[in-house]
Amino acid sequence: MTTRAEQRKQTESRILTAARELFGEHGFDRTTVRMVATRAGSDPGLVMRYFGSKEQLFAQAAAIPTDGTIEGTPDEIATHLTAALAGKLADEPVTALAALRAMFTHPEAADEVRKAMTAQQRQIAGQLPGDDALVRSGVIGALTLGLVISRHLVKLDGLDVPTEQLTAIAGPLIEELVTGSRPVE
Amino acid sequence: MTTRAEQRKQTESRILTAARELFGEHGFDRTTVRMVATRAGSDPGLVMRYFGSKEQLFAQAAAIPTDGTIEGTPDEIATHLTAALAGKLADEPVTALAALRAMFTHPEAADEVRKAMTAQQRQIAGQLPGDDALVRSGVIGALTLGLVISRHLVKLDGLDVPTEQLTAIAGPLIEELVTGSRPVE
DNA sequence: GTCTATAAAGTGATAGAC
DNA sequence: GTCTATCACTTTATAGAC
Repeated sequence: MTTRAEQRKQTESRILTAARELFGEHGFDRTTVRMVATRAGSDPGLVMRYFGSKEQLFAQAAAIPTDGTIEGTPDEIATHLTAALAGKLADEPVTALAALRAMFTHPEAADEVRKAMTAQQRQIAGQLPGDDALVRSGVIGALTLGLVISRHLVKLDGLDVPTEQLTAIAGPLIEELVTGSRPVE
Repeated sequence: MTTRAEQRKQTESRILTAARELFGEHGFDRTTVRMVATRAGSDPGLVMRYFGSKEQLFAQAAAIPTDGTIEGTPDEIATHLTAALAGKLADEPVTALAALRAMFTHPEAADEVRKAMTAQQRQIAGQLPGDDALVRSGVIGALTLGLVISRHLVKLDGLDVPTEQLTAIAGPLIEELVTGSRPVE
């Protein structure tokens, strides 16, 4: 048996899932409340009633999942970062894609992404050697962002290969950025 | 003295410039014909009359400037690519920003970007050694894209440093990707 | 040639019927 | 508690006055 509270929670959850998918597919502006309601098997009025506004629905749908703090020796950090990259490349990070796609037109989404990236960037830079640790850490973030966008959003055909092949190429780059070493000539 | 044809050309040019700036700042959906007309010191009706539709205006405003063909030894290619990156990082590429910002929500803009990136990626991969030349070439594109987006669009604070400092870090990475060499352990 | 007025369509949000 | 009907607004695009 389903109580009314349970019923409501299920509907709310279906709406949130539908919102995540649609915001990720079409961005903020092109996703309408009507579309979300239809995919969730509900109606626009209920979506508004539950979430208050389209903005608030987006805020709940597009929260950026943080990677957690990363600690250890530079080598351990490099390994950890490469593993995190592998995870982002393997399966489409539905909820993060919503924020990524929206960030370029939705100022609040941009702040969200910037905040998340900056936090991790600083946290990592603090454990790296060299004067330009913050810059190198930023380049790691840019490389990660570029790979995720190119693979999942732009769908660049050259990157449509097994995850292992990508990490085999990107891993050494990250390691190099972490340690600050130069490659052999 | 200004003939009518000249007058028209000037107005058309002002509209195009305004469109480039606004599409770059706010993306496709959030840029209205009204905004473009206002910034160009004209009116919406004239914009429509000259360009036919908002779509066609965008198509003309957001054309991707191609880098031209790159040839030579791997070393020369790396140098060329690093120089091209430096150019994109130095001053905001206004017209490309329009396409970049719009690509995530505007399917046609996405095609435009994918087409431009794929073409260059293939052209370069053909001159690189190794089985995975196409993938490495794609990673170069992803790295470039990530850096441009992080610096100009996300405005990640760690990347707000002189261009030379960025190319000093990214240059070796590109070189490594071009040659397919591994860094020293 | 240039600009004003308006049409047609779609949006987020709301009020109220069931 | 759920959904239908509608409001108020903004958008692109057009028709016609100057």
